[in-house]
Amino acid sequence: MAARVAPPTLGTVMKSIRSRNGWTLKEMSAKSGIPVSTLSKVEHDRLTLSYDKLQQLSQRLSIRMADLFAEEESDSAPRVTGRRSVGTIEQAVRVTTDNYDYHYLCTDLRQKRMIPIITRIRAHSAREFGELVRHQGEEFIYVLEGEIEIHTEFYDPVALKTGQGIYLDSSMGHAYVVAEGFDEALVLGVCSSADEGLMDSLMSLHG
Amino acid sequence: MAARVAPPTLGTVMKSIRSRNGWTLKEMSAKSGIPVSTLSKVEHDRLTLSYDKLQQLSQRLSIRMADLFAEEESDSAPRVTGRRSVGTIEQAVRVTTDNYDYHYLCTDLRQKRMIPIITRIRAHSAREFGELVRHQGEEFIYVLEGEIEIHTEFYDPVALKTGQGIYLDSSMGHAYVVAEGFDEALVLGVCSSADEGLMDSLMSLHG
DNA sequence: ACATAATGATCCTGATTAGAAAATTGTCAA
DNA sequence: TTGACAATTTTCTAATCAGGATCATTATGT
Repeated sequence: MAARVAPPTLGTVMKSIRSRNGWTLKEMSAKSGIPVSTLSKVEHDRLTLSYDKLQQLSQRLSIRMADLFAEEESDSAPRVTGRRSVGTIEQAVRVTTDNYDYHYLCTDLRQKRMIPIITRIRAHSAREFGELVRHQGEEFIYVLEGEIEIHTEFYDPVALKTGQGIYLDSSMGHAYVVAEGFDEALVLGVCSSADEGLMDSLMSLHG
Repeated sequence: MAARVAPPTLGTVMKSIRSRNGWTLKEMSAKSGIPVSTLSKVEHDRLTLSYDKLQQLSQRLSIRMADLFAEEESDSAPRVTGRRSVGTIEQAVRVTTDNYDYHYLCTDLRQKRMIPIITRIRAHSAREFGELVRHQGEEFIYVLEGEIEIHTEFYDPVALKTGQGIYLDSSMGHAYVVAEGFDEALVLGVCSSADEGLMDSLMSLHG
């Protein structure tokens, strides 16, 4: 009956952590202080780890304990299994603010963990932009057209050309403005929505 | 005097859990399926437990993993507030499979809620692609170059031109292939990483 | 051909697990 | 107080496994 997904082993989890970070066994070994041979054996489920090694791993790699045990979230997971939604800018939900033109994609799909938004940027300077924006979660921005400058609370401004992206904690104040020499810029953004009600907060925040 | 926060051992934690519930070793043994003698030794720090036993304990006693490792709770929120990572395809971590060339962006940033990946698609048909891919979480795909066809488990194939996107539950079998008339296609994908164990499944599935 | 990465095969020391036996503790009646 | 007596806990013993080192092998990329 229930779709019992393969019970994730420690090896599976470890391997995914490693490849997600693009580490080789050697690198992971150096970071964690656990020999390559042991890591290899763990990833192949020929070995598991005991308390002290798990703790060591958690600390040295900055991994939460709960992440090493892929315990199923149980609740907090709606677990619908077959949703799909095509999104085009033409049929997007459009929201206009002083600095941005938002085009929310796939709005017919509710309860998404991520919110894809195509945004046209108009502001040309931090001054023109005004107050930095901040909200819950994280966001990834990818430049589709033009060139932009990212202003944040804790870093110097950084420029992004077409084809480049940036990932940041949305709780850090941030502002995207068009770079010099460009009239406008178009970016694709994806916001994590883990904490709910953000579609609304986003809209009201910038609204 | 220094802030000596007693380094709680597994034994300490276990003992406190047991006495808090007023269990005897025998009762705890019955509930957990771990012999009395072992529990005794653990409580006296003459022994620790390994992965499987810890998991067993966590499940049978309904204890959260984080509670067994007395790691400072800080309310499940590591909440770093000012992370930022610029990602370009040149400095991306590259992973090649039969059907895709993955370019993982921003891999220097760990513990992300989302994983941005630029992917070059090579397969030209579902047949050529092989088994549909499925993994935990959700994903959003945006076509940067070329045109693609999305094959899924529960829907008819759908075509996506440059500039269009699709959002889907990754647990539903899916495959992206290059549309007729195109040699290759480039897409930007973002995977929710809430549950993890996905990069690996992606890689091993195609690997 | 060369370097890097991943895996496998040994081998070895020490730690873990579990079952049975010993020691401890507590309770109650004479 | 003392002697059963049972419940609880600790120690003992043996088999298994974790954890590390080293060498050989196979890909993969330069």
